[in-house]
Amino acid sequence: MKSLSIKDIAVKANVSITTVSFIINGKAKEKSISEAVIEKVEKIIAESGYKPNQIARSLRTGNSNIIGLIIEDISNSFFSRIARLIEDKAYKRGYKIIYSSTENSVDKAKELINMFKSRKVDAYIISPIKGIEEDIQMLMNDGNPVILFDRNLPDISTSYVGADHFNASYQSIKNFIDQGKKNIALVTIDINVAQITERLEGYKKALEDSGIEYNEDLVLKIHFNQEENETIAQIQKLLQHKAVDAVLFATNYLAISGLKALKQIDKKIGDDFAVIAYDDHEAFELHTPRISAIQQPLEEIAETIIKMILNQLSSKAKLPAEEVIIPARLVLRD
Amino acid sequence: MKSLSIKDIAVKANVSITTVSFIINGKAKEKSISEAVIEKVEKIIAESGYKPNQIARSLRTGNSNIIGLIIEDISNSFFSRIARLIEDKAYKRGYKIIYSSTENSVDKAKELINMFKSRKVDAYIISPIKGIEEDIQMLMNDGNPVILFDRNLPDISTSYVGADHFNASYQSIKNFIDQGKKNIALVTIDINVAQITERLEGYKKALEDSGIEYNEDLVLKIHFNQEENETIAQIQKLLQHKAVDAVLFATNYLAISGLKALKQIDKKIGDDFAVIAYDDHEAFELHTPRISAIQQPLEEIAETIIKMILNQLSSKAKLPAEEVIIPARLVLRD
DNA sequence: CTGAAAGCGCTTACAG
DNA sequence: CTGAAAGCGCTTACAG
Repeated sequence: MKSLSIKDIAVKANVSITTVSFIINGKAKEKSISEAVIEKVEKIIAESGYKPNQIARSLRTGNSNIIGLIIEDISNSFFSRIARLIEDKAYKRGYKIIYSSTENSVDKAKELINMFKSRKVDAYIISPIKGIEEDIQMLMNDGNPVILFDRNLPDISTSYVGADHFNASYQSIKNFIDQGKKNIALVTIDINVAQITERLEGYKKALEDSGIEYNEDLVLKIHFNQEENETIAQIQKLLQHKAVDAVLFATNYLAISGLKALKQIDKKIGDDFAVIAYDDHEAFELHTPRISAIQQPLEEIAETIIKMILNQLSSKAKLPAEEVIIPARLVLRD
Repeated sequence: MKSLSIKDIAVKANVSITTVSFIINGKAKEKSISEAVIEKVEKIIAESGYKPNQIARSLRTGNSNIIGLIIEDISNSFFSRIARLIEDKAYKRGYKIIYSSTENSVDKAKELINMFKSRKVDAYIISPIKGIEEDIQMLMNDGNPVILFDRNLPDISTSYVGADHFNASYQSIKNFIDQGKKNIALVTIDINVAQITERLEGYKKALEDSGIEYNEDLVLKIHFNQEENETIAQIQKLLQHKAVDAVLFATNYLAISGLKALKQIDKKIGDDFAVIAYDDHEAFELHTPRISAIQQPLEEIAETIIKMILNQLSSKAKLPAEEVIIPARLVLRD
């Protein structure tokens, strides 16, 4: 079944499509269409249930009112929660979101960028990976608003919104030290991206500032894509071997593996052994004992991203890149 | 900066845009374009990085290669995991996903359907709510493929994919009974949708088949939108008052509230008190003791949805509605 | 106060 | 073997 076009409405109302278009786009007053005509046309539109074809509109105007969201994995709760907030805020401003997951693949990420490009999305929100700098630069050269989040790419100058990973990590370690911990371990992953390396830097700096020597044996770098069982085994080895009295897990899934590891070797969290997880998780509140965690301010991150996008969208001139670093919050439990 | 159009390529190659179009769309052979021309054009396309404008293509052909996904809330892990799987499978077949969350609002759901309609999405995947039957019926009348999942709408005849909630619930209660439980409670929500009421029906039937009388006092219907604290308090009241020796939680977030409730009143899960949660959650594996759960086969659900969509998309004729009910799995822990 | 016409970037039936 | 032209459904500069 064919849907109605602006022409059908024009014929029914006995006016030109120009007039209908003006009315649909709220330019009736400005174009001084008579009240009578406006009413007649609006009535017909309402009765017929006519909806303008956005595809045609996009082709003509050059914008789609769609924002492309490129993330690592929508099923990761950090991203799905951000996606939800972004969707919500964008929706209120008349924008829709089209998303895709990169699965940490450079090829897929490049493909997605091309795909979004050919779909003429109005703006890009990207949680990037190394290796797509050139593609992003091209996007910006073409005048597209681009906001990176979660992870930054140091080699290009892009607008960026993210949490202050360095400080959050620093504060967590400081907290351990203030509790009198001496052998503080870090369990992290072996990928070389800023949001992860900053957590290591914060760890190192906090130790240094307290006069504790950095001990490489206390830092476990888990291989990014390995089986969870392997991860659990490595964590157990770390915790059994040493007089470790505190651990910072650099991601929430590492913390979850870590908690499983502890359970298996029956090592208890308590006065003589403390744990903090980077990025909160529902399981932490429920765990016995409850697990302390660093919370990224998702709401604020999403709001900042959307604000920057809208700013760039509404200014004809190209805005300079802007970096917003938002403090993360250490939530101590039990 | 303007991006290249098919015309630019045609001019550069010194051929007509018709020829370029045929080559782009793999119809060169069929239209018997000479090898020399094909090579020349392909070279120019590759060098220039030209990507066809999908908007123009959509306007012309009437399809967008976009599938609209309408769900309750992308940040709910059940939906985000399904979304991930659907995205993946759709992507491999050349389709993109555009999603939006309804937040259980009828108005928003209707708005989303209209929005997707005006964007000319090729197909709809919807986790519906009551009150949008008419809108969905119209979609189908217009010849759009529509697949409902998770929840069905009994009043219209639509293709549907979902887990066998009745049986999963039935098996869980049977399992309690086989363990010798006598006072089995059900904590559910008060919304009147099939996927929830079926869980209650399964509960009732299992009791009946075992000759246990149904006791209304053991069924707690939580108000859908209330504060979690209120929920926790109600669960505590249920569990303190009665000789309850087993509980089935009808959703995973109810189970999480329930576990918090138990923790506060220090009621232990063990030989004399058993718990099962509907829909698994990472926290359950980690909990002490580990919590048994019903797992919906997400992979299978996603795969079935995509298969049905592609079937409908590739058949010119309207296919009859098809319902696929997939067994859920009870995972017993500890 | 209103309309005829060009054009956005494609695809495709038709013609040669 | 290849191209001119119509048309998808809009918006908007221009004209009256």
